[in-house]
Amino acid sequence: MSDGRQTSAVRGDTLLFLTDEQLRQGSEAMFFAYRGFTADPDRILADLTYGRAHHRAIHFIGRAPGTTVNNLLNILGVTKQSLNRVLRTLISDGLVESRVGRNDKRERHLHLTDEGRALEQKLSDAQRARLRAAFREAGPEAVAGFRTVLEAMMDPEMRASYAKLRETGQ
Amino acid sequence: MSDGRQTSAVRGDTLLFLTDEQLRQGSEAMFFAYRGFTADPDRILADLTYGRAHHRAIHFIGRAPGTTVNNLLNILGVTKQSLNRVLRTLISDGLVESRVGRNDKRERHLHLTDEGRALEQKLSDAQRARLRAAFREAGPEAVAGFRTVLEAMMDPEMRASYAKLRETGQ
DNA sequence: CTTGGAGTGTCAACAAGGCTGACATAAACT
DNA sequence: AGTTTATGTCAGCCTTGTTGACACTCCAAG
Repeated sequence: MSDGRQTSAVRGDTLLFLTDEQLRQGSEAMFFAYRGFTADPDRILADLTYGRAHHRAIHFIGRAPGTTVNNLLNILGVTKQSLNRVLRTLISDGLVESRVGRNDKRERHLHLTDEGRALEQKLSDAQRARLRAAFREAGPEAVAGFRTVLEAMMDPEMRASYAKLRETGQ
Repeated sequence: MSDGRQTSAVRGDTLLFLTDEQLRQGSEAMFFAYRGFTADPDRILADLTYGRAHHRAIHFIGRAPGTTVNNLLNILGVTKQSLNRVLRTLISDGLVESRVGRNDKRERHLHLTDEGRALEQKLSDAQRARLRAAFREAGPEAVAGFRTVLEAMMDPEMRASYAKLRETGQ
C-alpha cells in the first residue's frame, strides 16, 4: 500500500519525483538482480571446494596482477584473517602465486597461475554471459544508465577503487 | 590488459559492441554498488541482534502483508530451516505476527507488528536515502536504464516475483 | 472415512565466510 | 635503536546458508 510519500529534487533543469514505492522497487530490483548475478559462478564453485569469496579474490587478482595483499584487502573490504584463509587455500592449490616485492620486501604481490587464470576465465565467462544477455536485451542507453546509477550508489572509497580498476583495465 | 575480444548483437536497429572489458566493469560495478546498497542497514542491524537475513524477511513481510511462509521461501530463495530460524526470533521478539490461515488452516500468514513496522521503516529509510541520492544524481533516464538492466539480469522466477510485488505495491 | 500430500515447525550437524583479539616476524623508516 | 608497516597465523565466535530426518495439522481426492 503506497502512502503517497514522495521526494523531489532538482537536477540540472529536471525535476525528479521519487516515491517511496519507486525506491522500494529499486531495492528489490537490486536484491533479485544480485542473486542472478552470482548464481552462475556459484553453481560452478559448488562443485569445487571453493566459494564466492574465492571467486572474488581470483577475480581481482586477475584484474590487477601484482596487486598487494593490502590493496586487495581494501578492494574486498574484509579483514586480513578472512582474506588470508581464502588466499592460503588458493596458493597451496596452485591457483595463485605470491611473490615477494622487489622494492619493498614486506609486500607480497599476487598473481594468477595458468591454472588460476583458467578458473578465472571459466567463472567470469559464466558471469559475463548473463551480463551480456542482459545488456543486449536492455540496449546501450539502459546500460549507460545502469552504470551511472550503480556508480552513484557506491561508497566514495569504493567509487575510487572502481575508477582505479577502470583506468588500469582500459 | 584487454585482449580486444568483443561480442556484437543486433537489438532493434541498434548494433551493440560489448567487450569483455566492458562486461567486467559491469560486474565490478555490481559488486561495489551492492556493498554500498547494504552498508547502511547493516550498520543499524549491527547494534541489534539481527542480521541481513532478518532485514530481508522484515522487508518482504512489510511489502506483502499476509504472505505465507511458502511464498516467502520462494521470494528469498533459502531453505525453510534457514528462514524459520529468522522468523522464530522475529516472532518471539514481537516484530512479526503469524496468523493461521482462514481458508487453509495449514498456512501461516505473516504480518509486521507495530514494532516490526517501526524497524522496517528505520531500515528502509536508511537504504532508500542512499538510493534516492543515487537516483537524483544519475537522473531519470539513467534510473530507467538501471531498472531495465537489473530486470534483465534476474532469473525468470525472480523476475516473476519482482513483477508480482510491483503489481501489489502499486 | 481414509489416505496421500501439502504447509509448517523443529532438532541436529555441518560449512562458508564474516568478525575480534592476540601475537609473531621481517623489513622499512626515522 | 626504536617504531611502524605488511603480512601471516592461531583461536574462538557469530550469522546464515546447507542436508537429513521426523512430527503435526490439515486439505483434498478416492
